[in-house]
Amino acid sequence: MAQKPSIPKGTRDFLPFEVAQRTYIFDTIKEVYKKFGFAPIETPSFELSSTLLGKYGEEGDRLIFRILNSGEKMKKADVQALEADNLARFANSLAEKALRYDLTVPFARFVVQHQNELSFPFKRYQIQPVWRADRPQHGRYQEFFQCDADVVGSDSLIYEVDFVLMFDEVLTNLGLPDFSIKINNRKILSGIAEVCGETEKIVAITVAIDKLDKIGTDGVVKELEEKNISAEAIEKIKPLFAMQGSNEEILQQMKTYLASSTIGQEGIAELEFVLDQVAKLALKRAKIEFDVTLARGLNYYTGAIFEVKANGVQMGSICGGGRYDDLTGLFGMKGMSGVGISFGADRIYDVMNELNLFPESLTKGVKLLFINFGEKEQAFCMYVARQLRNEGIACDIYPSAAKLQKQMKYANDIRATYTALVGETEIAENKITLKDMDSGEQTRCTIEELILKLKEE
RNA sequence: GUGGUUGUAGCUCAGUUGGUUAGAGCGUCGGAUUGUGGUUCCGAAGGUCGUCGGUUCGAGACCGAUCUUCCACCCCA
Repeated sequence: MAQKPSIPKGTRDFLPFEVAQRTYIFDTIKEVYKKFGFAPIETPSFELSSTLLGKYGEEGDRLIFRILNSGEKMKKADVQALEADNLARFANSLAEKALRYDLTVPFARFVVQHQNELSFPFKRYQIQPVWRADRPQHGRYQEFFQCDADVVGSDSLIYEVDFVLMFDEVLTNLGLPDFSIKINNRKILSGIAEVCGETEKIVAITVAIDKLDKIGTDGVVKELEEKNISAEAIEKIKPLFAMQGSNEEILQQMKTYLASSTIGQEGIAELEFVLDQVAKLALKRAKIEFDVTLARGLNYYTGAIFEVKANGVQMGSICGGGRYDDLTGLFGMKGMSGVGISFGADRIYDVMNELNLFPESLTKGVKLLFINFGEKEQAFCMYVARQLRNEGIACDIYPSAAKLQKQMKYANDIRATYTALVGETEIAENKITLKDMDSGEQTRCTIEELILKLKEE
């Protein structure tokens, strides 16, 4: 064999059984999305660089895959920028297109571009791959699927409630035994910054306190100090680390804590509404947790922030989401509030694999494999197969009269439920011998009986 | 982008302080067994030791670069 072929880092091939398992996840998500009134759209896998750059912060730009200009466009390279050591500008002149980094920003572009063709509130779902030039790690790939659902054109909180119900329903349907939906509100985080007197440093503060469960109180304090947060402010932040109890109890404590902040109070009111409604409507299996330290999410979240974690497995968040009041504003369309969620299908896949949650039936092969005994028999089998397929029954014929052992082994490998043995005797009787590949039982039956039996299952 | 780690047959891995022809299990293929698979037995094929360069009489082993794997940061699904 020559040089072994390979694929780029952070990418994967999927075998048929894996595709079946992934399809099962996608279908489960789609079913719930449709049920809640979302319609599918698709956008191109690459966008103009200008659409994506600057939308995810500095870190985000670094992780966007760029597509090198080709042909005559190469001449557009801004050599002056290179000489002036302006690498960012030089890079932009080399690559006018880039692979999409998520589905939300392209969706905002889509809404602005098609605003006259849409009715608002517009509810769409979108299941497509995205690409990030990140270092691969456990549950982290360079190419992965996001399954988004968003609503734009309404600031109603009933959508926040719906999204919580959707997280719950999808993951319950997939059979995840234990998972938590964490919820917070950007306005509460703004309130905290305000109460501390460090309004401008909200990002630094939230990024630091988000790491609480990872690096502990001391770690967070250290990071806050490094980010030049005043000692008084840190003293004000500290009580947040100790906050414990039920969602209601934390809510009450936060009400007091944020008493002096209008925006903070607003956040509390929004969150209280969502928690209250969710409690009334009842979740199937999810736990919902108000987590003051939850600050994940892109720079554009302005209201609710969601994150879902599978408990009992070592895996980052499997879903995320939140409200963004001005995403379409970036493309020149003001006053269009949006809220949405995303399922990380690849991580959910890894979790389900680890917990063995995939139904056995997903990896079943054809219903029936005809064993090939020779030319005449093959012709007869093709005739029977034609009738089975007309009835929607998946079947296949072994392509040559190979040794029986080999054919049976093939039937095992492709996980055929049955094999059909058709030799001279069977043809003479216009019947087939049907063998159950699990039990080994054999029965002789007519074609009509065969169709009836296989359709039943 | 920073720091560490990994790479030997299709897969999982041995391979001594640098020394002749690089091994095992599983899988694959053939046979025992030309109308019966998952078991068993016998046999065979399969490797420029990730790649390129260096040190050495001699490199799978040592050094450098690069790619890849996994992990911790950054960030995130």
